[in-house]
Amino acid sequence: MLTIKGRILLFLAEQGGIARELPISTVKLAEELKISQQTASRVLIELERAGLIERAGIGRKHVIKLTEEGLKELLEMYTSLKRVFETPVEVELEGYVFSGLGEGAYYLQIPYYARKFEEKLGFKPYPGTLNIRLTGRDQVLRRLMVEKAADIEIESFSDERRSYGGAKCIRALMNGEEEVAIIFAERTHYPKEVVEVIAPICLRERFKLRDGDKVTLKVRVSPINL
Amino acid sequence: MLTIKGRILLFLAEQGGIARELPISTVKLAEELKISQQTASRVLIELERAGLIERAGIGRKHVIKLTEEGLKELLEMYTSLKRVFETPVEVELEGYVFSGLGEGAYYLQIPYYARKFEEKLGFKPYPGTLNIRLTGRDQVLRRLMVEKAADIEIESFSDERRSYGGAKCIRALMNGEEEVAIIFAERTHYPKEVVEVIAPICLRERFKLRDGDKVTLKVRVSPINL
DNA sequence: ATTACTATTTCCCGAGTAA
DNA sequence: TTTACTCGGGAAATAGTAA
Repeated sequence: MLTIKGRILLFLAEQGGIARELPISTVKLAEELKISQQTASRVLIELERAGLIERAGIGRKHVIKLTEEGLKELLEMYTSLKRVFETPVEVELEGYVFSGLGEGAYYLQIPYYARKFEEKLGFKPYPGTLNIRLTGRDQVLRRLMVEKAADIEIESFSDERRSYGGAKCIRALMNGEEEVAIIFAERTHYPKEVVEVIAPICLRERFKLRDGDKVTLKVRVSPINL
Repeated sequence: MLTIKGRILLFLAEQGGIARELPISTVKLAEELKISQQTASRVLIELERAGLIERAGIGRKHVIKLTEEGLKELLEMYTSLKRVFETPVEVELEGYVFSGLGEGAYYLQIPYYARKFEEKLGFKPYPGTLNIRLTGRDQVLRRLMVEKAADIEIESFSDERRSYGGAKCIRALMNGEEEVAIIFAERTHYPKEVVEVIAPICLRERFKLRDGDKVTLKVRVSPINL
C-alpha cells in the first residue's frame, strides 16, 4: 500500500528520525524493509533530492533525519486517514414494520431492563419494541456493521428466579426525524434480517405505522469501530 | 507515497465506500486519481481478487465497496502513522552554562512575569535564569524544533510606564533529574544558540554549576506539533 | 455509455561492481 | 566495511481496441 519512498520515510520516522539523526546504513535499512541495498541507496538519494530527508556523512558513519517537508508528507497521509477513520459515516438501514409476539413489551416491563435502558439511553422507553424486517441486498451486511458498532451495553443479570440476557444498543434516527435506539438482544429468536427498535414514545402512533410500512434508520458509526 | 492500490482504496473509503456501495465508473475513478482508465480497471480487478473490495454490476451501473479486509488494510497504515504522530519524541539539547548580565533575574522580579510564570508553570520560579549556550551540529535545529513545540504562552502586556514582551515556554528535564522550563522570550538579545531556563529552585546550587559546565535538557515533543 | 483485454512503453528493482 | 554507479529483466502504466 505504501511506495518504497513512503515505507522508508515511515520507517525513519518510527525509528526516531524526526527528533534526531539516525545512524543507519543502507544495508541495515534494506534488511529491515526487505529490499535490496541498492534500492535503499537509490531511494535515499531520491528522498534527499526531494528535500524529505537530510543526510550527513560523519567520517564513515552516515546519519539520516527527516526534514520538516518529510514530516509534512507523512502528516498529510495521516490526516487523510484520520479523516476517514474519525469521521462518523452514516449507515442507513431500511425495512418493513411487522408485528411480533409482544416479547419486546414483555421484556421492557421487567424492572431490570426498564431501569437499565433508562440509565444507559437517557430516556424511559415506551413499553414495546418496533420490529423491522430489513430488505434488499447489502442490508444484512449493514446490520452486522451496525451491530458491531453498537456501543451501549446492557449487562446480563440473574436473580434467584431466572437469568436475564444482555443486549447491545446504538442510537439511530428513524425516518430522519425521531431519535430511537436499535436493540441487539443476546438471546433473540429473530433472524439476522430483523432489528428491534425502542424509543421514548410509541413509534407506531408517531408515524401512524401499520404492518408492512417502510421505515428507515440512520446510524452514525465511527469507522474505527468496524 | 501511496501505491496506486493504496490511493484507490483510500479514495473509495473517503467517498463513503466503507458504509455503502459507491456507484463509480473506472473512467471517473481514473479522472479523480489522474491515472488511466485502464489502470483503474486493472487495479480494481486486483483489489477485488485480493479481497479488499467487492464489486457488483447492477445492470449497467457498477458499484464498489470496501470489504472488512480492505478497511483493515487502511487501518493498519493509520495506526502506524498515529503511533508516529502521537507518541512524544524526546529531543535532547546540550550546552554549556554561562553568565548573563542578570536580565533574567531582572525580569523575574517584575510582578507581572513572576505571577504569570507561577500561574502557567505551576511553580514560583527562582529569581534568576540559567543561560545555556548550545553546542554541536544539529543543536540549533533542535532548538527551533523545541521552540515551535513550546506550548505555554506568556502574553505580552503593557502598563502606563512600559510594555512587557511575551514569551513561550516548554517543560524540560535538566540533567535527567530536575523539572525545569525553557523560556523563549519574544524580545531577547541572545542569539539562536542560547536558551534560558527557569526552575523553582536555584539550578546553579542544585547541580553545583560553574560557567562552562555542560548540562542537558530533555524535552518531550509531540511530532504533530512540529 | 461501460469494463477489460492485448500490445507497447516506461519505470523501477536488484545484481554486479567500482570507489 | 560503506555508498552508489550501470544495466538487464520484469513489473506496472498507458494506448489501442473489443465486447
